[in-house]
Amino acid sequence: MDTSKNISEALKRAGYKLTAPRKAIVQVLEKGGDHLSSSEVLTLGRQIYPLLSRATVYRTLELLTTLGLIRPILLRDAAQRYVTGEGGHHHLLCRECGAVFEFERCGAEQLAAELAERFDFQIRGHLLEFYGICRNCQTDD
Amino acid sequence: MDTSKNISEALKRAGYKLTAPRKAIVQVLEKGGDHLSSSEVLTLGRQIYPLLSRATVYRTLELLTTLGLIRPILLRDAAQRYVTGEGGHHHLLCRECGAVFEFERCGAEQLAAELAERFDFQIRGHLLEFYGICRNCQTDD
DNA sequence: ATGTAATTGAGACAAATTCTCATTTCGGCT
DNA sequence: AGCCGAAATGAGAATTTGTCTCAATTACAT
Ligand SMILES: [Zn+2]
Ligand SMILES: [Zn+2]
Ligand SMILES: [Zn+2]
Ligand SMILES: [Zn+2]
Repeated sequence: MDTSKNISEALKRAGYKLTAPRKAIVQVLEKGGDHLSSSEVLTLGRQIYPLLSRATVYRTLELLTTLGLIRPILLRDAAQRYVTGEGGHHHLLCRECGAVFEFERCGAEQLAAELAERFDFQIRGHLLEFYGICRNCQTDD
Repeated sequence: MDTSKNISEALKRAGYKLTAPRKAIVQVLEKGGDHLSSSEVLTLGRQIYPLLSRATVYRTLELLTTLGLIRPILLRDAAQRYVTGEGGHHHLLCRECGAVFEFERCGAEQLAAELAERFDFQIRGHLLEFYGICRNCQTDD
């Protein structure tokens, strides 16, 4: 598991420069929690490093994604959002109101192992999302 | 399971008009396969119904999503993409090259039932994506 | 055939993302 | 400590994606 503070180190380990803009972005991702959009990262990042440019945010988020240090997820709005960490991430997503519920265990380990062998694929993380109707939206049709 | 041709019927059954633009869009989704983006649906749809407007594509994709006849997924690029069907959808996604592999079985039924009860949530479908490095990208680092 | 509410197209608008390029910065190497 | 080259950045233009408005059209029940 690559948690929290390891993002910066993983960046350096992979041979990328540890610049001030990148540090700010990483710090935002670490403290800011999950489900941040690009523009939220930009806004929060500028509180740390005011010069921070939008292009740099996009470039860095893409880099971190390619390195597997963060992962894009799909919520209700148009913006791409990201979560940190390498393990699994799990949602219940209401298709009516967009509410998001999280759960922890999903038991995909065995399936992951099977698929890794079958496709010769190194699995680093996963996203499991269930779609449907939440408690509230079931009543007020 | 709501497969192929049933999309039109499900639309009618739900009380929506079966218009020419909608027919074109449904036809594109049925024949065009999965992972189509909004703009791809627009381009392909205009080959069937040239007047087709972008707004109508967005409106129809949203409608079909709300009805659970299609579902948005997240691939490598910025655009929202859609798949058809109600059940589960399963990917292996290479974080290097963006390659997508599909698999069929995932055994999430039991988990779905547990979550449905625990959260009082009506589950209609799910997306399971594994992220990692595909066979090709393991070699040419 | 008629009436009516649902649907549409067109384009303005807004938001999200990508691109370009001149300038700056990191980090290895004296 | 200072130099260098490659990597990274900022600024803003350009593009792409998604939303909204409204007058005109259309499906469908009657
Ligand atoms: Zn989450
Ligand atoms: Zn499944
Ligand atoms: Zn797929
Ligand atoms: Zn690959």
